Amino acid sequence: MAISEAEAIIMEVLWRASPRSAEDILAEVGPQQGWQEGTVKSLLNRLLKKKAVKAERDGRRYLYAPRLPREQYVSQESKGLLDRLFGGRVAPLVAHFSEQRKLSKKDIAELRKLLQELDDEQP
Amino acid sequence: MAISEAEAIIMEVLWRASPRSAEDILAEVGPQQGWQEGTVKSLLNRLLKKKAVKAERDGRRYLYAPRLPREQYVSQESKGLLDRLFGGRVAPLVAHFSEQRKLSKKDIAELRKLLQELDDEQP
DNA sequence: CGACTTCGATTACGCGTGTAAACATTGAAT
DNA sequence: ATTCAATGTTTACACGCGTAATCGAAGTCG
Repeated sequence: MAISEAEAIIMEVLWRASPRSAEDILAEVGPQQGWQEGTVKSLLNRLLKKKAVKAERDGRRYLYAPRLPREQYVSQESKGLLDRLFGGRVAPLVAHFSEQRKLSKKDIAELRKLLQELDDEQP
Repeated sequence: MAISEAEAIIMEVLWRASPRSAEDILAEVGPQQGWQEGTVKSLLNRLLKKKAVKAERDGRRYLYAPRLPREQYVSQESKGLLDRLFGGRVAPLVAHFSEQRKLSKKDIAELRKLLQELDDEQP
C-alpha cells in the first residue's frame, strides 16, 4: 500500500536519522506540522503495518527506523510522475522546468557536468 | 481542492481532445480502466465541482472541456515532487534518474541540445 | 501495595476517493 | 399525450487519510 503524504513526512525524519523514539520524532515534526502526540503515534503505527518502518524495543519504549530505503521511495514517486505526465521520458521533464524558468545557474552547471560525466564513462 | 488520480485520467482524455461527450470519454477510458458509465459520470461531476472542467449543453447532453490547462496541472505536480524529494532543485532529480539508468540516449541528446539553447539565448 | 506517570494500542470521526446503483429529466417515437 | 430511451444528478458505501481522544499496560514513587 502506498505511503501517504503525512506518513512521508515521518519517513523523512527517520531517513535523516534513525533509530529514534516517538518522542524524538514528535519533537522534530510536531511544532513544524502542528501535530500532536497521538497523530505521530498513529502515523507510526500505520507505517509499521505497511512495513515501511520497523520498531525495536528499548526499555519502556520503541525506537523506530525505516525499513523502506529512501532511494526506493524516491524512485517510485519519481517514476510515477514521469510516466503519468511526461511519457516516461526525462528530457521533456527538464524542458518543462526550463520553460518555467525553474533552472538555476547551479542546476545548469550541474547538468552540464552530469552530461560530461556520462560522456566520459561511455567511451 | 486537488485533482485525484482517477480524476486526472479523465482530464488527460479531455486534454487530448475536447470538447467531448461523456459517452465519448467513457468509450476511450472505460475499457482501458475497467470503469463503467456511472463512474465516469461521477468523476466528471466532481471535476465540474472543482472547476477543473466546464460543460456546455449540446442538445440532450453535455460536452465537456478542460478549464484547468494541462500545463498548469503539470507544473503543480512537478513542483510538488521536486520540492518534496529533491529540495526544489532540478539537477539532483536528473542525477537520480541518471543513477537509475533511466536516461535514454534520446534523453541525453535532448538534454544536451537544451543546455546548448540555454547558452545561446543568454549571451 | 496502590496511585501516578509514561508509552504504545485501539477506537473514533469527518472527509475525500473509487466505484457504482438509483433516481430524475427530457427529447423522441408512437 | 404516453411511454421509452438516453443523459445527467443524487445518493451510497467501503476504505484510506488526517487528526486525535481514550484505553490499557507497565514501570515508578511513596
